Amino acid sequence: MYDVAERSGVSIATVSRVYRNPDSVRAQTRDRVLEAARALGYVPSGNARGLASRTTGVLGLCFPDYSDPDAETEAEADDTYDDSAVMLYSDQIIRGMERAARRHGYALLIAASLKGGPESLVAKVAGRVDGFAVLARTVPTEDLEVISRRLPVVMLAGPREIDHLDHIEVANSDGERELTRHLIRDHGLRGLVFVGGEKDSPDAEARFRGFRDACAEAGLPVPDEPDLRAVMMTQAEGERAAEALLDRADQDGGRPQAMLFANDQMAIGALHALERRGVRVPEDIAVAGFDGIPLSRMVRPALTTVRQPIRRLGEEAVELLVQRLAEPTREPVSLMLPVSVTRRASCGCG
Amino acid sequence: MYDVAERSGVSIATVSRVYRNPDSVRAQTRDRVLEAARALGYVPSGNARGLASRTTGVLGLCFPDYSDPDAETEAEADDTYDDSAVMLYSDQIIRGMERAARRHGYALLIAASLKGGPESLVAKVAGRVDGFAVLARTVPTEDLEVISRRLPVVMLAGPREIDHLDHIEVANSDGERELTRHLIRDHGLRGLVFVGGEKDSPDAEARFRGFRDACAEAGLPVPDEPDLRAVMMTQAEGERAAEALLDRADQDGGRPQAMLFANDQMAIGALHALERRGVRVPEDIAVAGFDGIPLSRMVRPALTTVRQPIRRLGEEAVELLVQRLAEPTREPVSLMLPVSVTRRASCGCG
DNA sequence: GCCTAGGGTGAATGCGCTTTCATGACACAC
DNA sequence: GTGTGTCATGAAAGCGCATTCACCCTAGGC
Repeated sequence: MYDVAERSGVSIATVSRVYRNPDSVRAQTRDRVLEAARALGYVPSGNARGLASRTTGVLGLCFPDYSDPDAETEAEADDTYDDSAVMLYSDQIIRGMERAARRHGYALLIAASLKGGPESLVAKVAGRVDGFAVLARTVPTEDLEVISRRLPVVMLAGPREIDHLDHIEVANSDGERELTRHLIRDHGLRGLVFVGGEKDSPDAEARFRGFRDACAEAGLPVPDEPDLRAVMMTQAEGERAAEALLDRADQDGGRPQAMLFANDQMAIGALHALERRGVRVPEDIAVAGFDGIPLSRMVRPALTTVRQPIRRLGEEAVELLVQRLAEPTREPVSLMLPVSVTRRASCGCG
Repeated sequence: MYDVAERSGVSIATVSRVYRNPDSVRAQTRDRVLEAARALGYVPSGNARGLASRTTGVLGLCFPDYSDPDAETEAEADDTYDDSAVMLYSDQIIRGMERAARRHGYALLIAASLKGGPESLVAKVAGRVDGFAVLARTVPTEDLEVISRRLPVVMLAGPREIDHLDHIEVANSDGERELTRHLIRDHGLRGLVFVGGEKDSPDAEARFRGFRDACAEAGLPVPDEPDLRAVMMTQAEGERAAEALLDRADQDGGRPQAMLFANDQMAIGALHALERRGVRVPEDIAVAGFDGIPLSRMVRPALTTVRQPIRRLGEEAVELLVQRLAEPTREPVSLMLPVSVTRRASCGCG
């Protein structure tokens, strides 16, 4: 910048103005500066700019690191590669945030939490953005506590761990209840089983609660626990779960009339397993998922599911950040995004 | 930081060392500093750090802004929403880069080029990262010329516009040639038609060249132009293209034996159109795409395609950046990533 | 003729950190 | 006792920019 100033015979203040506020500089001067900048290959330092102006024009996103980055190459080579739900999930959030951020003139800095570093990730992101979003269970609550004192943080999908933070969640419980109601009421199904996730997955648990509520409403037996729990909730686990439930049914004598899964990945796996076993969907058994991932529409039969506005989650996160940036003192906001039951062939609709 | 230093009775230099090089500080001092930092809610400024150390720990990605961010909400609500190829494409690159960047301890800054701003995007990204990747046709060549004098830039997918830059492309032409050969040689198909993209899409053009080469090899008529050109190469365009080709065939009398599309999205659209028209795939006609997107495996019949290592593109980009950061003076590298023909049901295999 | 207003520009300060370089405090060997 | 390292720390000089304030110049009003 000093070089540019010298070459064009102005002061650095003027060079700065050319970039920050072009109209305040005479056109002739401006052109001279711009030309010098080009000749010198001048690239304004975002760091210096950020330091001086105390704002970066960047928003951040921290998401969990479920997948092992080193397993990458292997998976890539495999045609039956199973895109995990988490992966699709963060992709969509990234896209949502990126879009919304762009609309507001922000760039997006993304980083998956590396479990290794002490606070490496958060520190790196937090120090470099005007505000950021955190996926549930990504950053230790105590760190968030500290950071949120300095800049806006919004928590995504999951319980609100810190009261004074903005927070967005999805109506998991409502959605699953609605879906279950549909199966019971509109299709007259009775023997319902639910495949959930681990206990510490807030989403999966909320969905199970919705399932239970609907069962209770309908006067059906109310389970204390999901019939099965999956760990990563992958397609492969869904296949195994479906087979396990079928095996169990063969022993018990009574095959369930509907299998509900805590996410679409598992439900799609189940579809495969059922096809192999010669069990027809939806004639012999209904299947439903949760999430509304693109694949759910492509499989045959198309999967009945609950569409979750994941991308909107990302977009709303940005909106909240932008709003808080504009008005730092306003009350913390907690949004719950609505979901919608998508009825397709796998439950007997469409 | 000054506050932390004061509160813990040390100098700012020591506070800095606690974060940069913890071992060089006595454990007792370190603990005092860390405690003070926690009490004060201290978050190191990435900007200041970057300014002083002349390195950010962030890599960047600029990708094109094909989709209109404001059309978002509408599209989201539509169950038949057509994920465009471009969208999936950039998602995968982002993921690839993110993974690789993480492995090397970098975060990732992403920004789609906003056509509006003068150089807003690039300037924003370029000034904030240690190096970055650019998708073809995203940033004006002249800007790249300037920026690349200051920091490492790698060009992705597309012709190498600037000689001294690192560059990665995908063997589009080889892949399509291989695929076409397969159809001609292994399935004995003859009447082949090709649906391409616009002339200024380097990928689509390269694929068409591969198609032509294979036709020439086999002694078949060699077309000068694709039989049809799509603009955005979406699924909807694929449907229309298939119908147009069918209509044309009805007039000519001779239906083609195989339809090749410049990407999977169009091929999948074609599958739908053919099904509607009662044309059986692959019995009546073979269909093939290009890209190897996840959907290509899910559709029925499963789509024969050329798998493109998009994610690897992102990963390799990061590798190249990291290498150049380590050794700035080394010769520019130009990689061509291999692709592989994936034979599935839509050509008569599997 | 002088005075004023305002647009265009420069000098100087500080943003919060990293990084020499210098200093002090010891421990050890001579 | 003096010399020679070593380790822990402090002082101070930037890093590249935004921004305030003061200044100059010109045009306009009287």
